[in-house]
Amino acid sequence: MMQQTRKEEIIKTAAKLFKEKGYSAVTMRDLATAMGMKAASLYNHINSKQEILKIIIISIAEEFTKGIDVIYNSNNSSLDKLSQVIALHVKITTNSTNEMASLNNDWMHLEGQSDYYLTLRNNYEATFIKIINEGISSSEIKPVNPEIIMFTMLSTLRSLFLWIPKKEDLNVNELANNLSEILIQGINKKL
Amino acid sequence: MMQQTRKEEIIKTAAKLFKEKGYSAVTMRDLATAMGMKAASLYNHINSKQEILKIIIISIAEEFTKGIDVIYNSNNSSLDKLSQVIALHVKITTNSTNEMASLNNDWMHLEGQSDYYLTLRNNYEATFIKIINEGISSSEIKPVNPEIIMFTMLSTLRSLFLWIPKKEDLNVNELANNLSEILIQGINKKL
DNA sequence: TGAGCAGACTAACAAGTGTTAGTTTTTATA
DNA sequence: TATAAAAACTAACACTTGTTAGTCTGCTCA
Repeated sequence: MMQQTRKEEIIKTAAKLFKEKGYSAVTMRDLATAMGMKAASLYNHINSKQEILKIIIISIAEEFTKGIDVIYNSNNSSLDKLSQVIALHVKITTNSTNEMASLNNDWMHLEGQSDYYLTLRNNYEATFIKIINEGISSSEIKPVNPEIIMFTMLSTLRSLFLWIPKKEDLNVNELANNLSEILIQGINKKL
Repeated sequence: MMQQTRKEEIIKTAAKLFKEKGYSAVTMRDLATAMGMKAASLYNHINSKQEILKIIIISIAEEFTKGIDVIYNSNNSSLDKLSQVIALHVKITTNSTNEMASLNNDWMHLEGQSDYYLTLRNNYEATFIKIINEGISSSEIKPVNPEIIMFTMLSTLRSLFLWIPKKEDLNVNELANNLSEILIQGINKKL
């Protein structure tokens, strides 16, 4: 229905502004101006500034948790699972670049719900570590500290939102493949 | 002199608060409370909230620019230079964890000086890319898109501030070595 | 046509913002 | 111990914040 569409438009615009300046620095008047209306009018569609942030962050966080569970439960090798995790990040970030910025930078401003967010994130990281540990057990992955492996990969994947919008002619599959190559095989040519 | 010390204390405390909530969400009254004083008293030591942010960010950004220039101009192989860049990030982040958070998250709130910051950052990245390109030319580094290589490495290195404080018994050299191993050699055991 | 309603508006609020002015307290030294 | 500088304080400012109340406009459809 129409109301949903307008509300979604506000949320999309808010995500864009949040990406540029962060949740705290964006005022309801900024958001209203970007929408071509007055601040009070926003409240015909949304309940509060907090609600906007909550919708942006929680929906994406849940998408990640569901996605990694499917990957973890598949019958692929551990390295293939890691490649799929990389592809998952590339896909979600491509579709929701601005929202990813809020997820990364503004989750601590979720007033009542940062606990729920942190639960989702902890579950996600626990599954990620399980994939790595299984890969070490099966001798696919070098026996390096698995936390450092996860940190390296997640840092890159969580920063994609900064980088993807700069590449106008982005081939999503090619980017995912390049990242898999670099993160998994390294950059050393080893002549 | 005494004034300098007190000012530095305020800036250190501010960096800690900025890391937790971001520049915009930290009020001068928050900072004063953390310092055990009233907000107005802060102004005996600093000129403005902006000045605090500027001091935090610009000094570190200059440290990075100088550091990478020394590395670039040394007589090492390209892969060794990259390892030294990794070590540079680990060292600065270990010494200035909270300040690194501001550098990464709040540079866009530098009101008159974000241009200068961006110049420093662009210079830094240009030198980084030069190291990678020279490594590709000399067949040390795989001929992958150098921008993606830099993005992967810098994402990890710029996220160190999130990770280092969680490791209480951190061995700085060991961390730098592990990161070099993973980022340069990859994680594939290749049996 | 006219009733209803979604969605814009104006006006205003209470609380919170960075900062200044002026005053008092603390500290160090001669 | 008297003095002056450093550094804290109280009080207040002008402005911005998220949000509410009440009103007006224009579209939909019975």
